[in-house]
Amino acid sequence: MANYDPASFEKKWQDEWAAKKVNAARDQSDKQKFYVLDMFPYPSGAGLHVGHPLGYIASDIYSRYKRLQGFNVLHPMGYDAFGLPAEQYAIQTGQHPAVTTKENIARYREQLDKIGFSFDWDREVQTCDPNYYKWTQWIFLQLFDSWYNPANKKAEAINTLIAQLEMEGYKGNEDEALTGGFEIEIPAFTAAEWKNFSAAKKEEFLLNFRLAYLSETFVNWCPALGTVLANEEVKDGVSERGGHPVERKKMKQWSLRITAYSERLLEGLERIDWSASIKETQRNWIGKSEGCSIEFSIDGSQEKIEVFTTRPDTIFGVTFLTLAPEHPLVADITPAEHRSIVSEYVEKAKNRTERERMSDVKHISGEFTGAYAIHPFTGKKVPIWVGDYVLAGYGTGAVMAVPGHDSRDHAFAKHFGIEITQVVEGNVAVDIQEDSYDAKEGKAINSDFLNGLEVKAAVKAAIKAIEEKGLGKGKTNYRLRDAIFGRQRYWGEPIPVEYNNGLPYPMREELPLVLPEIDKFLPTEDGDPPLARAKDWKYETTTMPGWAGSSWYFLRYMDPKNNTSFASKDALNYWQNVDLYVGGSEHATGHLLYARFWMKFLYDLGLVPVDEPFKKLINQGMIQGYSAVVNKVPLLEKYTLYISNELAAEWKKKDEIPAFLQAEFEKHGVQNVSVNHIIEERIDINLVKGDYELDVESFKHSFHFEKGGEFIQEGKSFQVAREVEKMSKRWYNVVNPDDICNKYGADTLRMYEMFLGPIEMAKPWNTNGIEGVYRFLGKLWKLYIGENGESLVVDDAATKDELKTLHKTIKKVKEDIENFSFNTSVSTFMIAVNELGQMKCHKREVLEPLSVILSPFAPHIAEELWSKMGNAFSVTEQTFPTHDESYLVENSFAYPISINGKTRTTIEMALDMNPDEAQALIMANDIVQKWMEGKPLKKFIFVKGRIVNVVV
RNA sequence: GCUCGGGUGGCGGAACAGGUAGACGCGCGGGACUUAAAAUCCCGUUUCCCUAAAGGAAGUACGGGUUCGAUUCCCGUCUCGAGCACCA
Repeated sequence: MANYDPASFEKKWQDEWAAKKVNAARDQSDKQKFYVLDMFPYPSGAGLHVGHPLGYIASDIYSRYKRLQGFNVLHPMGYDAFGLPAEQYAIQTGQHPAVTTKENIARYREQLDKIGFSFDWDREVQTCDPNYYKWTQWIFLQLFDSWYNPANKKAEAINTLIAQLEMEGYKGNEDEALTGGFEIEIPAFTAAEWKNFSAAKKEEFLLNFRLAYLSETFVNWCPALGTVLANEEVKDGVSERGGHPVERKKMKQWSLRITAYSERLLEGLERIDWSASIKETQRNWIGKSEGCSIEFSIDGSQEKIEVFTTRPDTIFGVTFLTLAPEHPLVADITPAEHRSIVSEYVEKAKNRTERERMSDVKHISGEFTGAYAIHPFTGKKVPIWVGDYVLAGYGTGAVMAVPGHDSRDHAFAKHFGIEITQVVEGNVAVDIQEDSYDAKEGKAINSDFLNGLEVKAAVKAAIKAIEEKGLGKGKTNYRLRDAIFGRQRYWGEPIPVEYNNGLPYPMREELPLVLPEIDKFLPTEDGDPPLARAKDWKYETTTMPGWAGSSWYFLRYMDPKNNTSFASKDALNYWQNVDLYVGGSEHATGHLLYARFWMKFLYDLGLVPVDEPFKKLINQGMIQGYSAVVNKVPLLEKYTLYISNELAAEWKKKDEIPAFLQAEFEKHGVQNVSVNHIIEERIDINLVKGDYELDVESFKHSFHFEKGGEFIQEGKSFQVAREVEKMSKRWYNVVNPDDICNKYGADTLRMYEMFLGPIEMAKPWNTNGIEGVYRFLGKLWKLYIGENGESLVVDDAATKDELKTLHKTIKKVKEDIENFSFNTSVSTFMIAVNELGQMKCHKREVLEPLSVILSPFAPHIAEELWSKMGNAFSVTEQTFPTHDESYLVENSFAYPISINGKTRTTIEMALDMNPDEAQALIMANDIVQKWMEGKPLKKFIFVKGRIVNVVV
């Protein structure tokens, strides 16, 4: 066992750490706390691939570093265990999702253990565990029992709303003290009337305010998956998972009133250290726009049309109004002679699926209603149109069209020949008839009292005038919609609610409401969700969505076994929130938004001490697969021809069969083939040698190979193409971390994943450099251990150079960890080992601290060497050394000397030399003299410790 | 279309704060050890010119600018990626 052999000790130390609980966080501690969290995984049947641990390794390094710095570190792991895949599998096989989930978790655990993570497994949580989801249900009931009080800008018990209603009644939509400006279609009533309402009627009213509420809403219904989907689970009109079509359907649904928190979710972003891009994504998703509402009266009608606009300054540019086809007033205002054509259009537009409407943006359609509105300032008649470019669900479903300054209105006006007027003038002259001028810069023109005002001032002046005339008022709109909180599925948290006359009430029994056993994991014959199959089930039959359990799990880790509350006050006050959260950016508008929402809600109720769950967020980039692709031409009733990539690529590029290939085709009697006959087949990446060479023999024995197939290649080897794409079983490009651990050991895997590049960058998995990391660990080993396994470490005093190497390494590694620049710290270790190897350094004074600073990255080898030096367990419990600047001070520096900005030579000079002395020395130099070519010195630039520039 | 990031050798990527561009690793070339191979070690490796060596020129997507000096700052163009997208 002389050479580095990770297999001989990695398991030993993993067991030792687990047995001695070196990773356990302390509940009580005088130490400062530090909470490092990974986004917990959904345990899929495929197991972990090398992409998953990327973030875990980074957070593990940070956790171990913080422990060495003397912090009490909480670094837990668990499983987001409810979810669709286990259930789909259950439907196909009859296997209970709890069983597959358990198996998958066991597999994940085994894989995670192999990599040597310092998780505190005593705190593991699984969202499908009744002891856990009891509290998910409990939080849901708190949401049900609360409303958002706009006056106090926070959630409160619903009783405070009831108290207000008993005192003052409800003033209808205008009652912003209660509604906060949200539209609720319930007429006003007095306090006395409220008191006389039946219990059911009161309950029905309160549902409009509860933060968890039941309502009839349009949902994204996915027939193929048999469930509704959240907005962020729908991309381009199809489901994100599986790509099934999604329809708009009206259903009774549980929702959470996240919209009440729009403003606070936006504001909170200012106080957290997340990447700019995630913050931007959340801001877009919340979609705040400030503007105002304006009422237009209709010529010859009592009805009024309310529009929302962010550009009230362009009010004088309004030349028509457009209503969404779904707008309730369309039918009322359309005069008889236009009715048939308008209603025909409306029907057609309504029946277009969401998908068509979204993907077919270029096609302009609309219809004139025949009705006119009155311009509130000019009194002119403006035509009212219907158009499907206006969305029913945003604002009021009606727009005041300003074709001069809104490109969509412009396109519509141009298409139908409606008048276009310019009311804002920018710096550049534009032909407003050709293109709209959308920029929010310039001065108002043709706009009566607004003339001459800059856009910003004009907006303010317009809102003021509109409010004074009683036409409308300043208003803020958000794009964010309430979150639908129910799935027509089995494998999720039951919603602890029972019904009385169709109205929901919290269940009376004690939580948890345990998921019942059912005979089949399918909807009933009546189309009810699977839970309706359960015996004597009197509760809600939908279950909670996947994100329920993940919206608060980070709190449970603080006190995972508590039976009397979701976490104790002491634990919550000590741990507060997550200091460092590491995970993928794909959760930007889902989990990361919902978790913030729940945290703010719990904060409002005084249940947690802070209102943001994750102080700092690092997004690890995806590790992509490096798929191997063979080109083949299947010949009907004949064999398949495999074509080496250099030929196929040329063929595809020129759309012309390369001469060599043509000759081969003739040999095989192949005629009439075109580029379109080439099929690109993904094959197992293990069948490729190096980057591009197909291992033909192995390939012939694999299931990919079609019998009788022949290979055509021009060069020595048969080439495949490579494609960078998602790592996935279906592309045969998955690399399993176990295989890497078995071959090179966990430490090599850990360091190699970090060495690949900056943590947040996406990159394809490529093992090309892994040998280098393995060799580095081998060289490190040799500093400590001799050929016969004996320790080489000696107690002699280290030399100045050795100490310099050590201390600059400590300094750089510390800086790099704190900047999450793990790739450069791996380089730094390599440089240190190279230098110490050159110096043949075996000094304890150097090697002991080196093993400590390496231990966050490569804990197994660090522990092994630590122990081989005769030290007591454990390296993980040491203190991260501080570097001593005095070892790093230089007293001279090889100054690069530039002449006119080009480096010509270097001259070694003392660092304390002053510019005048330096100048004298430099000007005397032969090379400098040569380059000056006798020209006079114009300027002499001397930057201490950096550079000298001689200008002639 | 809008917003935000990127573009550096054959490859992954370094370069703190405007100061020696290409650290570290891979790959490749050469050498040592070995009967041989593996492993290990040493030397070289941006491109071009010249070359025994020395030396020189160009060079961080492209074109301009600021500066004694620009991968870094500013303006314009191209391009790749991500997010948003009839959101009024």
